[in-house]
Amino acid sequence: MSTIYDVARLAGVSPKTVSRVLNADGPVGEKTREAVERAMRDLGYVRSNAARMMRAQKSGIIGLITGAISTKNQPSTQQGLPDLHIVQGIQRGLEPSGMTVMIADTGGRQDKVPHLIDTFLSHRVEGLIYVAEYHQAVSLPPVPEDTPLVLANCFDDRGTAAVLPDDRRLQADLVRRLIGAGHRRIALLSLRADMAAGRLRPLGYRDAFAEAGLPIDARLMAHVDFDQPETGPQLLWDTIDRMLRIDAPPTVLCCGNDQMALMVYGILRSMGRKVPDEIGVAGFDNYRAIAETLYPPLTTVELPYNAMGVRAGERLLQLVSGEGREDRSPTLVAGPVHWRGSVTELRPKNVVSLKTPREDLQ
Amino acid sequence: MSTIYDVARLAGVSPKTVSRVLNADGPVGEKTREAVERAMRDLGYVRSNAARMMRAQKSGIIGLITGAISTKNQPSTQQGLPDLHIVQGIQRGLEPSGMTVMIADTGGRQDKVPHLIDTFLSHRVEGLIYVAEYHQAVSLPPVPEDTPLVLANCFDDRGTAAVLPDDRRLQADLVRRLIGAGHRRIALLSLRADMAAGRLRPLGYRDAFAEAGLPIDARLMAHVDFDQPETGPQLLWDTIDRMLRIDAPPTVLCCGNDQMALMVYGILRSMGRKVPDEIGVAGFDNYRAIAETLYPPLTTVELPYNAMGVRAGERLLQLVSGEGREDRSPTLVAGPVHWRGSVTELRPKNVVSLKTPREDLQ
DNA sequence: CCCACTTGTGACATCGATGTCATGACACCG
DNA sequence: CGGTGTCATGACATCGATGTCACAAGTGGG
Repeated sequence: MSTIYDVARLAGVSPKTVSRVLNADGPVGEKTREAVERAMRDLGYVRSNAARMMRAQKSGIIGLITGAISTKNQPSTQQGLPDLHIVQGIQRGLEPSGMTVMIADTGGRQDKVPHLIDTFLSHRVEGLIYVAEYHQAVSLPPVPEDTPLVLANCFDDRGTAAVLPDDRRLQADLVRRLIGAGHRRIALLSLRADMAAGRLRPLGYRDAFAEAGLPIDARLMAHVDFDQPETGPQLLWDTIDRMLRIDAPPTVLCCGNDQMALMVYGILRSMGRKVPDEIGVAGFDNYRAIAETLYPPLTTVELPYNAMGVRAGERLLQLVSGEGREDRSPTLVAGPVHWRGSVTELRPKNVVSLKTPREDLQ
Repeated sequence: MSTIYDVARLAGVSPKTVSRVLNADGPVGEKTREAVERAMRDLGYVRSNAARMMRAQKSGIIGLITGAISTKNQPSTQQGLPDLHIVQGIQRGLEPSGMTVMIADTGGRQDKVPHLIDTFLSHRVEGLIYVAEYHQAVSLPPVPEDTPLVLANCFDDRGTAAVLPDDRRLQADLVRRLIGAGHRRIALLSLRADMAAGRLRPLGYRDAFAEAGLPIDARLMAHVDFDQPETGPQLLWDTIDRMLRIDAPPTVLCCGNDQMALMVYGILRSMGRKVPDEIGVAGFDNYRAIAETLYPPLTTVELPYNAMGVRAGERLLQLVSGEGREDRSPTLVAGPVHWRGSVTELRPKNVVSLKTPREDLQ
């Protein structure tokens, strides 16, 4: 591959002049510029980033570590592709800065992370982002102080900058909307309690009920480890079956995510219950491949992975520029409720109660 | 960030000696080595890749261009995540070489590809891989001869090395298995004919029928543009409805992909037809989030994206090392049939006919 | 005891782009 | 016409790691 020296020789000028043409530095004569440009074209010259970085002491590279790409094969609690959307968002958030994003994949093995960080450091990245596949606590090896780090979809106990989904508020928004539609007996089929989402969302559920002044029935709340290949479906069936036998059975099942909702559709069908006429189903994530394809389409709340990515990118840029280094609070992000055919409106949509929830008390 | 010069000064040796410790080049005295290693630890030294590359004239980087990360938002014909699995496979295929994989995303805009290629070239990548989101023809801007390029899930008319799914054979394998299970009236709901998969798979279907010596009924073959948000579901309904009214209606519906199968499940349910007892359904892709979660689980054929990635990585390594540069034929990859509950065995599984298809003729 | 050899180490040049400083050719002002 | 700028260009040093060569000290064989 050719260098500025080759270009310079062909154009009959000095390397420095070529550099000036490349960077629009100092002044260059019209004819000289043309000669240089022609030489560059003829040689197919492409500037070497290595040499450039070395001089400039700036790489213009942001390192992104994720398991997004590898982990999609094992059945996992979130078989969606949240981290992928986060990565996409990060790219969008970083785009205006002109930084190149280098993505490294853990290959699903957490123990590769230190090595990946080292690789990135050896490329002198100007910042690092770590993306987790679901909302969780993590513990990364230490990173040099002068290389800013942002955690996306995860947090640690060292106060590292983090961008997180506002699970609590999202669940509250969804339940509030269900209450607004006239539902009172709302079942919550949560994810495992050892997951952040499994703990935070029930809180949001309670928030919405408290706000509406409605009582909570603990029999309608359960954690279901639904994606265990053997026991999962059975467990889900039993849980739903139990809830439906209660004297005042639920009119809606709120699922821990859209994939659970897909499974619930199958179970309800086997039970002979019609969705949404006999019972409503709501999801979580707005995993469109499922939510929009199901019949009836799934009411769900959007976990705004994309927006989270954008925020993470922006926050990193801030840190790189030296701002906000002392801000240790996580950035919380929420998304809209998507109201589709899987839940009936027990009362007309535009009732006043939507705006003043207290009205629902009667 | 510190350099070998800093390390050398702290350890009281020359930079060259530090380099020797780093690379296990020439001999280094025991005590000297220890002093250097301690100095490196104390300074948190990380070797600069830029400087190293410059000297070595080798980057150890493979550039990967894909839309995998950005395009997952728009509803697309393949809402699965094929390209992602390909990327994952590529990483696995390249792992043994120790190359660093740099992933760049087109952001869904094809016009960004030339710029991405330039960025990669400026990083002096040793090879490039382009991954398309579905089997298709592409036309990339020219790449310098000394930088090998491999196309994954796509091909061009310049004879660039390519790795492709063997759609024809996969469809044939699936249909052969269905015939083996005793099915004779097999409907094929193909993808759009302007897609490679939409053209190749019907050929495979015909192959299997021809092999078994069975006649083809053109009324059972259709292309369905099922994922148009408005017209798609209706079109699919009408097509199925028409086929079911034929004098000898199909006993299995072969869908263009697993997502279409998901939609077909909903349609058959609405029509009051039970799967698999009254009619079977088969998919394509083995998109596990759907195939394994559906009830009954979906019989489908695996489009081995992961394996394609591995092959693409391996083929690139070959080209990088200078071998096989004249081989212009595409590498075809196929995967297994996954037999699940969505299709009944009309006859016992182990009949001789499976091994000698001709026996089926009666 | 000397020479050939190994071991351990450092001086210096090099990779390609670019920042700093110097130089020559004009132009313009008083 | 001399002095002060501006324009266009080049020589040279620099970034950090490493290849080449040199060199001193020790080692062993004849």
